[in-house]
Amino acid sequence: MRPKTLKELAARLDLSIPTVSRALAGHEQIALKTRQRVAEAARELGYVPNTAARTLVSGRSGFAGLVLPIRGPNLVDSFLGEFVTGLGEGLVQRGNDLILATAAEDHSELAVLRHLVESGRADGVVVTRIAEVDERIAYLGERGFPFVAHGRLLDPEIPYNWLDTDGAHAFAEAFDMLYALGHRRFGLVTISEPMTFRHLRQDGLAAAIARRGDPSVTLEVATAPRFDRGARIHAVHKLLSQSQRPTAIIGLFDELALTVMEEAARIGLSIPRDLSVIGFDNIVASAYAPPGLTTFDASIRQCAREIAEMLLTVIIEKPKGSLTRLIKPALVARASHGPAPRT
Amino acid sequence: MRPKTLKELAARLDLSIPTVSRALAGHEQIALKTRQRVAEAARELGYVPNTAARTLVSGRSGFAGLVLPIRGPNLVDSFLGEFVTGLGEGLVQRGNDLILATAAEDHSELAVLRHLVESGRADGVVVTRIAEVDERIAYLGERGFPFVAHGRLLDPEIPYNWLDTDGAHAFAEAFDMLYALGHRRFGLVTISEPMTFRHLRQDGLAAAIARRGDPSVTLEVATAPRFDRGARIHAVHKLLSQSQRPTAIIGLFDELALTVMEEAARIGLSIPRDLSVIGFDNIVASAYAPPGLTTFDASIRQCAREIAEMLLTVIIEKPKGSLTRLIKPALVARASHGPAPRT
DNA sequence: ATCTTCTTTTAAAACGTTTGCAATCAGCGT
DNA sequence: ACGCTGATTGCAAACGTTTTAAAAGAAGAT
Repeated sequence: MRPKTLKELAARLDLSIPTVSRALAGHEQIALKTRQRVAEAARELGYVPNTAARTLVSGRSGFAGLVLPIRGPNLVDSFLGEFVTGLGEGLVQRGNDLILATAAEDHSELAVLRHLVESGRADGVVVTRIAEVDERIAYLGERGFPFVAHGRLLDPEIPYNWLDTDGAHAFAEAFDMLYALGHRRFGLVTISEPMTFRHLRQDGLAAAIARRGDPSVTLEVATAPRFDRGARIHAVHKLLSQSQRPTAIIGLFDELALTVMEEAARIGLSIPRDLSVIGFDNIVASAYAPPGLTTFDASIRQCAREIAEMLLTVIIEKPKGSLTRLIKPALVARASHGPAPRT
Repeated sequence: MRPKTLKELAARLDLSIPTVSRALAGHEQIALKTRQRVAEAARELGYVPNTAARTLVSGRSGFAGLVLPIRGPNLVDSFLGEFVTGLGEGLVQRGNDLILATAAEDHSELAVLRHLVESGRADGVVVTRIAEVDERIAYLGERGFPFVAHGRLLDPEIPYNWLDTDGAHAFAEAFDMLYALGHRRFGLVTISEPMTFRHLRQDGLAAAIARRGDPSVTLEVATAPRFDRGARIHAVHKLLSQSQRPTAIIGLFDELALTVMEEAARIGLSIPRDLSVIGFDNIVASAYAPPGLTTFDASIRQCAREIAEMLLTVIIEKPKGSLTRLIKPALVARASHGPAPRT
């Protein structure tokens, strides 16, 4: 019979409960050979400590929480899928598990987050898709609850733990590359939702243009709601169908760039001959969409792993300052960009 | 100061701990006005019971687990995304939460499942994508651990709790409809992975053909690995490029049907004029892919919700027999099917 | 007033673990 | 043989809740 409790295991070993407990925890004060004897017995008999009891006394549940930000019809997009996977991997590596909470119809994302925090089910949480005015960060900060954010607020003065990909840098790099290829008329397809990353990336692009100081460079911005496919196509179409259309279009993220490629194909433009397109994220579909989207690899899964590690650090070590980490995304040059067409 | 424990709350109310505990649980034996008084104080002061302590004494953690079946590059596909969302919704409705466990490189899915079960972190688990020989079901059954499966084993004699969509019925319906439209040469695109649903659906199709008893009906089956896009396209291409190609192709699920549509478009076939295509699942992309894929709605999210409810029933009521539920998927007639072309 | 009955509240044990502190034991010097 | 030291081990309390069983209190009957 497999021992369900420390008591049973101790009885079998003819030791007291505290001794066995300490032996399993590897305390030096327990004789080495006792430790070995206990460890072996535990392994052999398949003893597994009771999580609830351990949580009760230690105050740590061994769980990290993530609230699924549900918006639009495609509930978990490819970004979130990779993100969740990476988080899980990073956590499990250090003996922690992931609670996934979903917002139901009658509970806002903040309400779900509150539940997660206040029920004590999680030791810390991860928030993603940072909004311009983000009530989750405000709430968590105020409460002093351990968390790590994927993404930055616009105000760099507010202290909190975050990891972000340097979209500004990538968009500047995209511009410089396209400029070098002769492009002067640029387009940017962005979203209307108040997420901070749209500003960071767009500002990076604008800064690069300003740095260049070439007055012949133009930038036209098309905006559409993130999850309204119709509106997205419409916005892209408008951008493409004008007489003086851009010769290079940058999508705020891959899905938008892919829409540009689809729409361009539909109206008979050849990529990259007539139009260069660049995205951001390097989602799986980008490799397959003909002719292959040039984009920046945000290595979402790897970032999520690091976020998991950061969170565990925050939970365990409670560092004074803020942990921050800015990842440089790498250019993935595929076939959707090329020299500007002759006028 | 918000009371963190029952003791503090009881002290403030000048009541004993058990009274407050029972009052919050709504026991009849506590005077109604006491119950109200306690409830109000708890709400006002923001008291939240400690989950660990409750788990310790009740033996229930309030968690259900799901092991992410990771395969292929697109880690969480649209099916899983919807599934997870539905599960979360169904659970949270009754005060439970979802643990999402991911298999790391060095841990098989079964190992992760074991961890989940044996650590006592979950009261029950959900397994999906049932394999022909499914070690997870064997393990859980043998251990007597509460679980509900999404999908069936091939042997209907093995007792366990499941919910499934009636793929056999749907595929028969698809055949009957296409037959009525004049189609006689059929194709089926399927996968090589040993999942049970491929048999259930294919057998349903074969049974419908047999029932019809028309010797002029032919069925050609193309098989490719689930996650090898190249092989998939190759298999589809082979099916389409022969002289006597099928006039109607059924995809084992939408993604395969979409591949058929893409490939057909690529080699210049017009859908539905030259070729009818039908899928299964009704994933979001199916509505957008031109000209709109005719498919069966498996209402994954709704199913996942029901699975959550079934699991809670199994956990709480421990029913003797097996809970089973077979959902009839509804035909979603879009524009990818039509009359058979004239020979 | 006393006994009974019913309602309402409380005391105490239990869940399985960790941890501060005390107890035991062996070995050693004297 | 005695006390001392240092290495091991065990006792008891604690974590916050639920639950069994019993106590206290109130109301009604005699």
